[in-house]
Amino acid sequence: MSPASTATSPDTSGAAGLDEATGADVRVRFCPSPTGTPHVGLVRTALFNWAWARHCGGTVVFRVEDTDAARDSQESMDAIVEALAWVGIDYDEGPGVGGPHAPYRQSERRETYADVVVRLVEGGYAYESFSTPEEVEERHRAAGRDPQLGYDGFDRDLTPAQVQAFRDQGREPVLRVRMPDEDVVVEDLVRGTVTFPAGSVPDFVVVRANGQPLYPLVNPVDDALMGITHVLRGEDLLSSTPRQVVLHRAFVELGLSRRVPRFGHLPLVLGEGNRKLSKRDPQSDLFLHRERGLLPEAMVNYLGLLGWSIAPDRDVFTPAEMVAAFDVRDIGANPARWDQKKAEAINGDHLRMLAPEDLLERVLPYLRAAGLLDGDLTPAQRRLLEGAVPLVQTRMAVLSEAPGMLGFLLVADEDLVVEEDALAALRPEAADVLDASAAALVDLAEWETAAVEAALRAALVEGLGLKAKFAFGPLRTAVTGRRVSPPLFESMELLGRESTMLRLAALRRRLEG
RNA sequence: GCCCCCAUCGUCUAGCGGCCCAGGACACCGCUCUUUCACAGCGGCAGCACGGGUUCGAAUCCCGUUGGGGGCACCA
Repeated sequence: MSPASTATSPDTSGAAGLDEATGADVRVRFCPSPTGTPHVGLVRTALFNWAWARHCGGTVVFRVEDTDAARDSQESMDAIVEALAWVGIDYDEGPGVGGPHAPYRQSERRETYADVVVRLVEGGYAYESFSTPEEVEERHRAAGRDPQLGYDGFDRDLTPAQVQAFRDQGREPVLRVRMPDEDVVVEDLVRGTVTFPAGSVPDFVVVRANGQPLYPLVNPVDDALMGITHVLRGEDLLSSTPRQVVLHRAFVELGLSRRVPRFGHLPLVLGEGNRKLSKRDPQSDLFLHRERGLLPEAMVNYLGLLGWSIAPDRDVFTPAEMVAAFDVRDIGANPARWDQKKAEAINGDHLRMLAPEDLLERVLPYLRAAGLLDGDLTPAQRRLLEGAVPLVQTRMAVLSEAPGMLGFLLVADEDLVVEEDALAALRPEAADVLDASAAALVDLAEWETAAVEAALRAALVEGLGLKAKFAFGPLRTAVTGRRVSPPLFESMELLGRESTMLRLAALRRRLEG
């Protein structure tokens, strides 16, 4: 029996027993490869790992899988670091922070992999394989098997003479790991027992002919060497688990690690249609959501809802609450679809939970991006926003709505844009309303909300006999340029008498012309 | 083709054999509040994929069917 197939005890499948890590012994990792912009799926995986470790008081390891020089980039790496910081996922070991298992970039760990490879070969867990894909396929055909079957194990037990013969032909072998001849059973934390039948997973390549170690090797090697106890990752990796488990068993037998980590495969996040949320899908782009104005804590909340729930009758929670309640065993197994509406509703709830001063700060970048602010706030601007932000707090779902809601307070009177639909909604009596309002307001003794409202009600509702609904519409349009705005009288108070009068007059002129 | 996973309202989910002729949230539709829009409150619509078992009893367990998804590289 081959060494790789001696480890048949169910316990080495990653199942528990006395050896299961708990509490502060828990070590998780997230290990993105730095290609492209941060994906919400990546962030959710990181989040679940982080929540579990933090819940247990364990350790979070950040490792970079940058073994593919052609696709990896520093910009992407920076973006991932920024993304994690933005959502508040911190880590205890990793690039930039160091740790007992440094380095944490796979590109700097080549010697480690080379050492492990030698031991795998010496231990009989891996062997040199000379077959080309064409030869494998040809053999399947010749034997009347499905040519798509995958590697057939042809080189498993080559004699030294056969090996020499291949070398004499100038062929360079890849290294393959020998899969056991029994079923591989995995006790998945979210899916329960998963059985991969013997023979269904071909011996797989771990080192290229040119000597480069491949992901199927380096990923479990690092997990083993870094003492990872729990591997939470996407379901798309479930079918690669038997290979990793077999490797982990070998590492244990070789004395490289103490145990096989436990695996938990998170349900996929789906996009529109039914497909896995792909990098092409704009909803997969974390930073697009940030631009749209999702709060990081709302992002954490919503992502947490995708496959997990905090309580039967509750779905709004803070990151700290998530950490306190999180348990891997509560993760659901069915795929979840990204629902923008729900994400924004959750965001609205978080927006409302913010202290007004906090919301004000969060809104500033969006006002700047819209060109409404330039550099630091002037005292006047700050006063305006302190008055206005509380008024719009219940009116926003995402921060990018702020410029539209608050813009009228920040632009010069002559720059106010009156939107088409607001203009179109004006009724014939609008001119009279503006005249009567101006008359009522010019000499108003005290310019504050209640007084403004009282004066206008007297002039319009009682004076002109209009319903409030129709009386105040034209004023809103004149003052804010929109049909929808913060409360009118408060807005007027904030704007001040002078601007208000100018804007009423401007719209009046426009109606004549 | 082969292997694996999944299956409760449109969507995310609660449910781990009796508390369920199935609960919450988003969305949608009404109503209340109201100067617009929101917020808030109240009410409504809407689901256990199908077929067999097991059991006194099944959304919950088992098998099958169907449907959906993922994976099958000298990419990660």
